[in-house]
Amino acid sequence: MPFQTPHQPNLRRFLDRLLSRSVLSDREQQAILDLPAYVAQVPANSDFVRMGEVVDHACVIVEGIAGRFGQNANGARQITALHIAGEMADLHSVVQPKGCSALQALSTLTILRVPHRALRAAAGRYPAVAEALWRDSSVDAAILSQWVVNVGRRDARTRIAHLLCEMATRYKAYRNEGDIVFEFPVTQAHLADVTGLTPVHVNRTLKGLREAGLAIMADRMVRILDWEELAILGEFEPAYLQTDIRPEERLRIVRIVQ
Amino acid sequence: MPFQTPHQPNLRRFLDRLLSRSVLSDREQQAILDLPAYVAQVPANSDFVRMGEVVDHACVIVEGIAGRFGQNANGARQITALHIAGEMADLHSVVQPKGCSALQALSTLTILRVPHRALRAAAGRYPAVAEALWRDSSVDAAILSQWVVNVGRRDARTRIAHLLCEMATRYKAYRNEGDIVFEFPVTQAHLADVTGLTPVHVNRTLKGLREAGLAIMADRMVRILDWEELAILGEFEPAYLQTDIRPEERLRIVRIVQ
DNA sequence: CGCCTTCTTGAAGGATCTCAAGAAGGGTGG
DNA sequence: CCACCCTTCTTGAGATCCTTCAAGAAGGCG
Repeated sequence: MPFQTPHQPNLRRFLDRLLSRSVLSDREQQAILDLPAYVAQVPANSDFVRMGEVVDHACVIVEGIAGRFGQNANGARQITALHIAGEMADLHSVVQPKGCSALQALSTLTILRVPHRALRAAAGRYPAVAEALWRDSSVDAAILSQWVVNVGRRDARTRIAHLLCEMATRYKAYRNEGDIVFEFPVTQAHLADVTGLTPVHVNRTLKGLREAGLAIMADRMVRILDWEELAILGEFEPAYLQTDIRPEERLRIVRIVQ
Repeated sequence: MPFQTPHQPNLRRFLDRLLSRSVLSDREQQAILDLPAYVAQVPANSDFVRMGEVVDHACVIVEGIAGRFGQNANGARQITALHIAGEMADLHSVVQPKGCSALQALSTLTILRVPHRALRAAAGRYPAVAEALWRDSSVDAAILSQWVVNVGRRDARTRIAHLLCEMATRYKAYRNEGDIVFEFPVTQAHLADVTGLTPVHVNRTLKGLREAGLAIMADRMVRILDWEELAILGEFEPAYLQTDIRPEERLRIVRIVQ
């Protein structure tokens, strides 16, 4: 049963994400932290937002990983976005509540459901909050744009290398015994749905990366053995992710009214 | 030489586009129409926004068609968005002025450069304007999302059929002697860059569609002979484009203050 | 222990690519 | 007005990356 509590610790992570790119006043920050939110658990492989459904809340991922699914007429699935802890998986639903794709838990998932009404009230009251949300959703769009290039113009090896570099960056993966390691609880079949390949070919490609000493994916973990080489192979240039924005580069359009 | 004039007629089209999905008061509408704008002509095949450039204005397409380009390491190009008359090609630059892709004229282009400062002032003063802009840019993202599915999970025929249906819908193509006709001034090589195929294969695929009596692309025009069949083949479901939103379904989050 | 999901590998087939060359069309300068 | 060039379109033939089909191995969970 969902329950309502003060969720600052979980919303804090979402707020930090916004603050990494946008400037918000104390009041505006508090408005985010004060959003009502209902915790929910979602078992792996089950939809928590259905296709075509009109939703009245947005979902912050607290733990686990979620995928946005499109589909072709044969039932072949394509994942059009991955969302990890701290991200709001359907931020655009705030301005466009009727979705045309489904959200599914790829691993066991903990989410925070935040009512649109509250988000909209915060965005309406504080234009800078609206701006920060828009900015955040434009990063999602930039990722999507990269994925089009990835799927459209890169071969299997490069595609997967690019994805691993992207996810390492998004997860802020740390160095461990010289390697870059992060938890990535998806199956090879999921990877296939992200990269537009077949699970069989993903398997062979991962084998290739492993044998080349570049990266290993096993036990729900990715271990990148040679970041330099993998990034070159994957043609990875992280600017689009807008991580590492220095404080003075963070943006704010709206005049500050404290 | 660019010059500054009252550009209401050109901005009117952009405003109409916003109004097809969002509700704006008279004042807010006027704020859009009053935006300063500099007309510019761009010759075909030349960039008007370069990759990595920090821009201080956004571009409304007045006439012609523009493409957003990504690239892989071999120099193979991938178009990640097409923008047609009435659209703002780099709306997201308002919140994210440093782009990671280039905008190029695919045909001779007339654009309106709208300074960010003015757009931001309008968005800051009228939250509903910010909301409408965000909503519009979320349609761009929805298109991008469809393109990932297109390129990732559909074969060449289906990809091109889908694209033709999408563009017909975006252009609001009309029936003419039983066919659906619209001007689409791009080359087969451009189509290849959109669909992640080679120009040679695009050529063969168009031939297939022509011989099947579904669609003809020639002389910078597309003629769809059998919309029903093409839409089925292309797995086209237009909801994501958010055209044909009935007036009572148009959205507004922010309270109206006239 | 047994089942189910996930991973792994082999072999054959096919969609798309690459390379190549010619045809068609539009613009420009002599 | 014609010749020429350049872009775009068209078609053929062989190569290749990825898919499909199939089956077994490995691992987690009741």
